[in-house]
Amino acid sequence: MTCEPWSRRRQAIVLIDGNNFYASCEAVLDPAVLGRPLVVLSNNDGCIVSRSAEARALGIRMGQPYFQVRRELERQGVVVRSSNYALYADMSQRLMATLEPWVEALEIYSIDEAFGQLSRPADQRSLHDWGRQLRHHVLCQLGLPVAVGIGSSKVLAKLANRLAKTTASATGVFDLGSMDDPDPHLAAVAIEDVWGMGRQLSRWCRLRGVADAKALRDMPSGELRRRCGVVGLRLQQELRGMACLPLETLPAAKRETCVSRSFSQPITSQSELREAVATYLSRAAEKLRRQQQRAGAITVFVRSNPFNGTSFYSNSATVSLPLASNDTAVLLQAALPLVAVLFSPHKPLHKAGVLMQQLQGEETLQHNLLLPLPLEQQHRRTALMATIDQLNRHYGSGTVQWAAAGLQTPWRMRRSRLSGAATTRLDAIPVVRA
DNA sequence: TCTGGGGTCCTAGGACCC
DNA sequence: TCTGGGGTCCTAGGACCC
Repeated sequence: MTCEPWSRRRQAIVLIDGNNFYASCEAVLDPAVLGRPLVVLSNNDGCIVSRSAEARALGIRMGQPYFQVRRELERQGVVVRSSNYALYADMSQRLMATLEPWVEALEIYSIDEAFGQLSRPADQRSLHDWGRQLRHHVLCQLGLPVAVGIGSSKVLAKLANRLAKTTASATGVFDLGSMDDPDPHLAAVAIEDVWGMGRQLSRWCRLRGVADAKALRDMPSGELRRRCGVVGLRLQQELRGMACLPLETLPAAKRETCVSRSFSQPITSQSELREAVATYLSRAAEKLRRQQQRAGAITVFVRSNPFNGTSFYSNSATVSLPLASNDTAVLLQAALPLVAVLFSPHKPLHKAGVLMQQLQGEETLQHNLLLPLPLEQQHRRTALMATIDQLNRHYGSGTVQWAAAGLQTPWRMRRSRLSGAATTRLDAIPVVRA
């Protein structure tokens, strides 16, 4: 394991993330909801996945099924929105572009989070003021509130970010790296809230009396290694101020790509399942082309409803392609026969998905002499796919689709409370009247 | 009636080889 | 009854993340 000793580093790692990101994006689009409790629902309007500060204050829980609290939300006047991923992805791009000039290197970690690297001033002065200016800038540019955590490793930056949100005096910025004695702050973070400690590992720690970040940092390494492997060991080193997790400024090529959805109502016929799988597969093929990758194998999986008490059914099947491809027609031909294998007439299905596996870069094709089509035809197929992708990007997803994906699709996702596309479609731009 | 979706990394164990 | 040792590759499953 290669870790850099903290003492030799002047580098600071910063973690910037959007507060209640989806809920905040909705408020940017519709300022009338600012200050009101608002929640955003998952796909199919299933669960609550984001809450405004006001909704949180009402005690609404993350991940709560919507149908259980719907009445209560109505009673309390909570604004409810379906997920609008086009909006969040666009706001995310704007956020990352805004952050870029503020750091020496930026790693986009998730839709609402980025790690940054910057040099600490020679006198080890706090970066608190820098953080406050950054917050102010983002708020002015995008209307999004962010929190800024600073430390000497990613794990410490994450921890500081949490402290930035939970410490009343922090006002959204926390610099662990410039403190004389950070221990009381580490001790204030529960073990469950340490990045990398999930339910299982936290429970194991608790049983050993390790209840907070400081205790985890100071527990015997050997014991941690035996239970948590190198992952646990790295985590501990990071807590000790040794940067083990490098900043990944270039996104790594994906190893697999998945498209899956729950159905808005159970699927009971093979033809419907076929249409659903074809739909997801077309989306996955689009993703592959955008990522400039081809799949060498496809797995299709199905499952019944795990919640309704009937016997749970889950199954999957995999097919290998003789030659890796991202041509929708080729992938459909290979994968659709799996539907007959997975479908069972007496098992209503709740969810299905496709996994694109054994991904490889597009450039490898040129070196392959076993092309299924003459080179010229191959080029025409590529051009066709590119045209379809362009049409769907420009006129909206699903403008051009394969017949196998079907037109009558009662199982399709429910999104009853969707906000508009003000940042990505010209015809949806809000109009300001004087 | 109604309970999300999309990833990564690591490890253990089996198959296979010399 | 005794039944090697070491390596690679692959896969399934667990655990975690947002």
